[in-house]
Amino acid sequence: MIAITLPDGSVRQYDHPLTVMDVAKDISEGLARNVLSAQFNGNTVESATLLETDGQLRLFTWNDDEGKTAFWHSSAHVLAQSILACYPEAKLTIGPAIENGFYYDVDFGDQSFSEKDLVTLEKQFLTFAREKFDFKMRSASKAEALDFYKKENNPFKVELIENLEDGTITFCDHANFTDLCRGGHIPHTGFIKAVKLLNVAGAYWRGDETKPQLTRIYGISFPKQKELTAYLHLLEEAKKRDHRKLGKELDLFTFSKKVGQGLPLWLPKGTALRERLENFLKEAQKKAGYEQVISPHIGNKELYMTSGHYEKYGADSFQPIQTPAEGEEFLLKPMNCPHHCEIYNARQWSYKDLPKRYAEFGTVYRYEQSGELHGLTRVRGFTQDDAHIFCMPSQLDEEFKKVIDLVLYVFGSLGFEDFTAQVSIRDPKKPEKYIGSTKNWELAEQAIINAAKEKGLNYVIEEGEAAFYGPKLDFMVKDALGRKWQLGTIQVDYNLPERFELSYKGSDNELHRPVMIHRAPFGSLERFVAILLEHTGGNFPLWLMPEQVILLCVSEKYEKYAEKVLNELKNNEIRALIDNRNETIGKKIREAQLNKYPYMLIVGEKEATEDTVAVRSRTEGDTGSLTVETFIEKFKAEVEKSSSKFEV
RNA sequence: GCCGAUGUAGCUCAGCUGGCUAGAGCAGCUGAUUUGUAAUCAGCAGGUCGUGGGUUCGAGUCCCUCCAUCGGCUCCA
Repeated sequence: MIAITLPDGSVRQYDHPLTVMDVAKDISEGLARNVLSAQFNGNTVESATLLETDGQLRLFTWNDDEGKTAFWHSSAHVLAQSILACYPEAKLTIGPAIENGFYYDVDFGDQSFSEKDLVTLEKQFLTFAREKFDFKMRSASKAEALDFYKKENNPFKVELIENLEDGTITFCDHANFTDLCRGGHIPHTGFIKAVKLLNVAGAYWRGDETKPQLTRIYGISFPKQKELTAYLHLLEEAKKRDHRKLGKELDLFTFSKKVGQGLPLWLPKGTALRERLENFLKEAQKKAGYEQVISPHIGNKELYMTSGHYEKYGADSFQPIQTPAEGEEFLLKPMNCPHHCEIYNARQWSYKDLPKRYAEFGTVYRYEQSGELHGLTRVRGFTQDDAHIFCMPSQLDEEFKKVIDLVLYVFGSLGFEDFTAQVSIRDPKKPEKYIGSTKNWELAEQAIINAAKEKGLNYVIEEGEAAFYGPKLDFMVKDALGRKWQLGTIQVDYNLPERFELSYKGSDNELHRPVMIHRAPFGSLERFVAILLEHTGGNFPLWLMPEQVILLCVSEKYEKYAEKVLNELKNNEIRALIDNRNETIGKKIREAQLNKYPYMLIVGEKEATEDTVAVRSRTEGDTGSLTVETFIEKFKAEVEKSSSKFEV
């Protein structure tokens, strides 16, 4: 007798060994049709695996991440099969399932492979998939495996196998295709009803720049055509929301070849938006006890030698600039912290003065490889909403909570509701990797975890992810399309206070070392605006809109009245403008709509005589007429609602 | 930096296998129209076809250089 325990705790008894699929069928035919992969006693198994002992069985369908992984992993096999069918000379390397789909890295040798060739591959893929080939695992000895790939003249697979232990090596066969594989497949290829090979890219063997570059083919597959269509639609939506496209359409920012790549130029509307964000944060920070400081855009090389940044990043940075006469060397500021340390050092401090919280919208310059630049999210010059808190170790707990409050307030005011946090702590096995005393680390890690817990954050703890100088807390937000972005970060630092010999006089009349917290709720203004653009599709919260209201004159005759209304709006701190061009009202509405003005106020004969405005909201269309006064009241109430107030 | 792709008017794009003064829509300018909830009409102007070189009787179109942009570059059998 064997007993199979299911995740709900129920146990099924069988008097003979049977396959995973048999158990699924025994549970229900429907489940058997949908089961993609399984785990038995925590190990990944195939649907054809024979169960011979008691154990825990988990069955996965498309609704489970494990099911999707098996689906895409299996798809990678079919892709590899298709590649070999079309390009017999190609050498396969690895092809894993990824978060959205799968890829396969291939060495095409002297042959070139471009996006145009994907169509052929895709057709071949579907032909194979429809054959419903079973995936069959088998073991092989190391010698056999090496022999197989040496005959195939595939040095990549040989390298992989050489790193594997004899006895653990398995292959997966389907049709006449064989691949080195550790397992985890769907029952047969027929489950794959739809596939899209998305793009081709270069990727280094094992991600190492010094190793040969391979061709990576990305794809995604689904059990239903409809799901593929929906996914492609999502990609289209993402394209429409691309911040680079919106930034251009909404006149927010631009780039110039002459200024240099990766150096954004902020246009007036973008600048207004950015300033609004800065002021918003400045105000909240002021309430939270921060003090604004300003530091220059360059700093003496000595400064970065002291901070250690020169040693670590010097070679990969913009190279020093020199003074003409003295030959002194200055670096473009790559981060603000060293400057802030020197600001702290400008005088002596008592424990009674701490914490000191220095904030600066500090523009920094970092050399990024040309191929890594991307719109506003990866640039060479950007402004951090930086601040450094210098405090006593005993104050960490309190300070951390305060920073979290601030970050949550920022997210809330900007419409990011879905986010998680990651606490990065030491790798307990490698204490030598970190600087600072064990006692302080424990204190800091505990402070972060406590704060996260107390603030009700949805967080995960990652061991070994901490920086060498301190533990940290990162926030990940999910945008309107379900994409994840890393935003705000809070880091504890024991290193810089040491290097800059920061101190304060304690109640014991001794000098002590303060702890430093780096934090940036936005990360950088550039990146944040990019994410906000993609999240909102350019429809920013009302309070943030560079222009909130546009007055549309039915004809030029009503310009005077429009100006009167404009004045009243401005007196009430509503950002508005007039469109009094000699165009039809239909056209003006269309353009205002495309430019995403939240409110259009149409003024003509009727409004001018009655002292009203015809209100058209971008989202709701024509909402009827209101007196100017009522509109202003309603508008203000809405702005109020869209920006929660920060409570200390 | 590397692999691949792209680069035509301010914007979005057409221009097949090289062949007359390089096209369109939108935007711009001028004029007519004075307009009621997503594009009024007409005319005009606008491009050394990313850059530099080459092949050719002839290049936006083919080849090379450089520049910029886009998709990627440790989610490891």
